[in-house]
Amino acid sequence: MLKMERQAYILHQLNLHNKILSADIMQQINVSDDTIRRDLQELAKDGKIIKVHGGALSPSYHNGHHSQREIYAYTQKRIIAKKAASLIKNGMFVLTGGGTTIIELARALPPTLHATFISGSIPALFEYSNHPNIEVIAIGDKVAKNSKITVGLEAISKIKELKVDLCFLGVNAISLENGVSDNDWDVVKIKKAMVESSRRLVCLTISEKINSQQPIQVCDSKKIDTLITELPADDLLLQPFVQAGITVI
Amino acid sequence: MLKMERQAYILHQLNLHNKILSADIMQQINVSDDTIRRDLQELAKDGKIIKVHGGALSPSYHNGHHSQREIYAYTQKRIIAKKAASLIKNGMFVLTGGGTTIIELARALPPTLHATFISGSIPALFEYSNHPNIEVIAIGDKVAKNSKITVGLEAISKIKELKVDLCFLGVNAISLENGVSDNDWDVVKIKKAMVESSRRLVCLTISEKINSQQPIQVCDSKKIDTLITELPADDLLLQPFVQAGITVI
DNA sequence: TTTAATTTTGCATTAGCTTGCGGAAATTTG
DNA sequence: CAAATTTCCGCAAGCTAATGCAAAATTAAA
Repeated sequence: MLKMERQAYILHQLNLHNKILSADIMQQINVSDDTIRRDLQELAKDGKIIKVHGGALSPSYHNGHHSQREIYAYTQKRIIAKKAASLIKNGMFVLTGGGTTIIELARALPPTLHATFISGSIPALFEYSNHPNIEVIAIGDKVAKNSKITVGLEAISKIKELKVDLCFLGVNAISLENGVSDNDWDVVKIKKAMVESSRRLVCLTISEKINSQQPIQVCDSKKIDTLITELPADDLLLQPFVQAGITVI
Repeated sequence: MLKMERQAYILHQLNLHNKILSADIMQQINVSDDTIRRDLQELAKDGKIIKVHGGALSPSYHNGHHSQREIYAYTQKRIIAKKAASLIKNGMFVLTGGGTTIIELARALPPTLHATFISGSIPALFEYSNHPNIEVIAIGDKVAKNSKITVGLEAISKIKELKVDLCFLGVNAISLENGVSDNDWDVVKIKKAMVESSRRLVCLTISEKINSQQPIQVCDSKKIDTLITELPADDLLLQPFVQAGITVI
């Protein structure tokens, strides 16, 4: 990875998260702490970042501009995103839905990852297309106003043509008995198609939504291969899922 | 392999991957590192690439990633966007391409506007989907890395199914003799389809690009219905277009 | 076609950049 | 205060860049 790329990545991450830890970056792009520190030093000299002990802050963060980091349960979703990102290997085909957790996943993808991402979520596509090395395929159709994902027969038929390695689904409600459920008819139809078109289904959710239910079912819990929450895998809340044979991370 | 061929290859690789390593290219086309370095130097002198230690980056890489407010000729593009927005009436179906000018158009849309926007540009779709009242339809396909629009047969065939009221095209080069032209094969194919699928073609460009030409033609100037630049319609530079029967705003 | 002029290429050498490491100093945290 | 991190400093290794020069290739002219 070139120096400039690395610095671009650092700035990008800083724009997204308003703060970064040297240790995080160091791990994500696999270079020594000194290198990162030198990068931060250079960027700080140009006033592009504010260097602090252990990492850096976005200048806009300090300058009053409180950018909208108003995502609900932001910290938890970042943890989930990091866990999810670790499942993706080079060369994989990955199908993803939308939602804030998926966006965090998109932002947490290591810049060295070479994979193909397929999605109908406009914000997710936007994030993916900012990544230097991933191939992006957009599922076209009418964009649903609230969820900002494409919905409709076109989209469904496109998804059905696929058979991808991994499918990441940010879920609104999940329980062992009722599986994954949601409250938007069009979105559920899309999600159903996604579940069918993937070899491995990974559900992402904050623990708060565990054991909840919504009116329309997306899929049975038998379909779930992996469940990711912000909790450690041995948390009591998750044991029923472990016992049901779901890989819990 | 000729020098020009080699440089074309380098540019092509850069368009595909947004970055290249001198060492890679050197191996791929079997010439010495010096030769590659000299090529990079020349290309960098013309501003076609950004040379860095160890290789080169695409100029779009630097412009597109961060520093979103550093759009080239930002003020002029805002003027263009406002003029363009005034053409759109409630209930219209509008097809748009990508590029910074189109993004500004998306941001300049009055919040009360009720219309349907169709696009394959990920950033444009992102902006459209943030608008409270417009319907958004996404053209799906593989997303081109540099331009961030969907390209491919899928996208083209979807566009060909349409017949919209208005088509906004941000153009890279335009002249009366050569019409609209561009330098990316895939993008040109998409733009051609867009031109064919619209009743009225509106070209947006900063005046700097008037009377310039790129290798691949999108359409003849006869196809252009309206031309929007940041200049007033009576500017001398624009008179040839007025005389050719094009509505100039 | 042959010859001369010009450009381009490859090599050797020297110079410069970037990175990671060890150890000492500084900072944070409990 | 003490332990754990983080930072700073200098240095060596490994690449990458620049320069001058001769060989090779291309172009222009005879």
